[in-house]
Amino acid sequence: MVFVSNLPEPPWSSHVARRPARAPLTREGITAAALAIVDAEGLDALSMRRLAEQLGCGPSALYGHVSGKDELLHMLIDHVAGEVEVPDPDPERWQEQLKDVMRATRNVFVAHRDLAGASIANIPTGPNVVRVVDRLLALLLAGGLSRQVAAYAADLLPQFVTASAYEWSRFEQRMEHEPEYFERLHAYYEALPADRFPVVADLLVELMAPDEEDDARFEFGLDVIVRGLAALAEP
Amino acid sequence: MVFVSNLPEPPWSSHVARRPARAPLTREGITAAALAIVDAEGLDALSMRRLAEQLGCGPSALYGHVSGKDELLHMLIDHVAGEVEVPDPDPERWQEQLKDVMRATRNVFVAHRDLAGASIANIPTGPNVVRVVDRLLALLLAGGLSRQVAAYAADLLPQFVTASAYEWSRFEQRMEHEPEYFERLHAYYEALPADRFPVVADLLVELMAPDEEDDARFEFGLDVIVRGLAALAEP
DNA sequence: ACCTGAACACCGTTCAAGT
DNA sequence: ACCTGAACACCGTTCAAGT
Repeated sequence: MVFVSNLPEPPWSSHVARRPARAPLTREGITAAALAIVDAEGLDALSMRRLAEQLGCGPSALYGHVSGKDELLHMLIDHVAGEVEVPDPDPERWQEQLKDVMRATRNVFVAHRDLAGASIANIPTGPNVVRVVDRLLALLLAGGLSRQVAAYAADLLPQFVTASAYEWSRFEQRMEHEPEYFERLHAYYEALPADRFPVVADLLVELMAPDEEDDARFEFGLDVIVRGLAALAEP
Repeated sequence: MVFVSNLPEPPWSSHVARRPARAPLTREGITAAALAIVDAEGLDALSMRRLAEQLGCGPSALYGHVSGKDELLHMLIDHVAGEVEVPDPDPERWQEQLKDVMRATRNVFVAHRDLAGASIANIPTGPNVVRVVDRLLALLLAGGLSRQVAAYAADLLPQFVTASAYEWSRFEQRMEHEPEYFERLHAYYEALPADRFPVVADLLVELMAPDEEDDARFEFGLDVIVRGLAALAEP
């Protein structure tokens, strides 16, 4: 099959009727290519023009399948939301289940670099995202939370994962292309005048505690929020 | 004084030595002009070129005073952090004090449109921001939190305010230039198939509960986080 | 129906040159 | 020392025209 392209043009082939050998654009193909760019280079590298280049078409061709960059980002978020699994609620251990869902969501986000940035301050509307919210609400109700508390928590929890995943990935990205960033930051805080910022100076070690692979700050926030929700669940 | 500019050129004045009548650029002036743009039109409207236009200079002139757009945004964040007041800690009522600081920070952010977006995923370094962190840490220690818990909380709390303020301002901005946005969102959620998303369908009213001026979702998250922290404060 | 080409109105940043 | 002019390498989006 590969050799065919090296043959001379058959005399009956019309030059006029030739179309590009590339497969026609689809929303799925566009989503996959966009995600590949984000995975390889991060959210900032994703532009309509770069995406078109990757797909071998002109930038304007994309607008036949996607209304604009906003919609493209929504499609990416919904696509990766499909990777998040939410278990059937078990009222006995809803807190651990809740934490596991949050961890799973965080891991899906950080697996796609700083994609979480596209999810900040965007109200979820895609089917996969709504599916996750639905299962999350079921879990919260199983935990004994009131209807309104569960509804508010379904905003707070995704806000927390999204912000945490975004911060983590941004820090990772910074360290990638400037490995001495953490050291510079540490040196800056160490050089702060202790008379003007006494508590910062006193807690320097604790403030600079490095996040390990499991993200201690994320686990802390998760613990605080779940404890707070549990306090509201008690009758 | 004003009439002087209407006089003919004095014969001894050199055309060569004339400089533009505009005041020379300063970091303070640049910060003020940038903030004015954000206040008037939002963070997306702030560009180095637009800012230069506002100041009556070429874009490249800015780079003599500011290393780039990143630093400019840091300067804006630190500038508004100066508007946040943090009281001296009173161990008896540290939880209410903490909430008040968070509310004050939120209000400062939303007073400057979606400026909070510039604070997301950026580690604080400016003097005013560090000052707020210092006072915040003092408050948390006064509440009986351990050193490491206080340090983690000093990350979690600003993350929460920033994300909340950003979401609020973005929603407000969307409603501003598309007043039917909330209705469209409501209609979308109402049209979701109840068999696929049973809990979302069941909690539709609670999920769509509108945020009033005081931002009920923010108050909820604040309550959850402070309860969680208080649970960790107990010995 | 789907795509191309070209254009419009923007970006952040650099750098030689001017005063 | 401070700023201008011009350029470089990009953006998102539109729209007439082509096949």
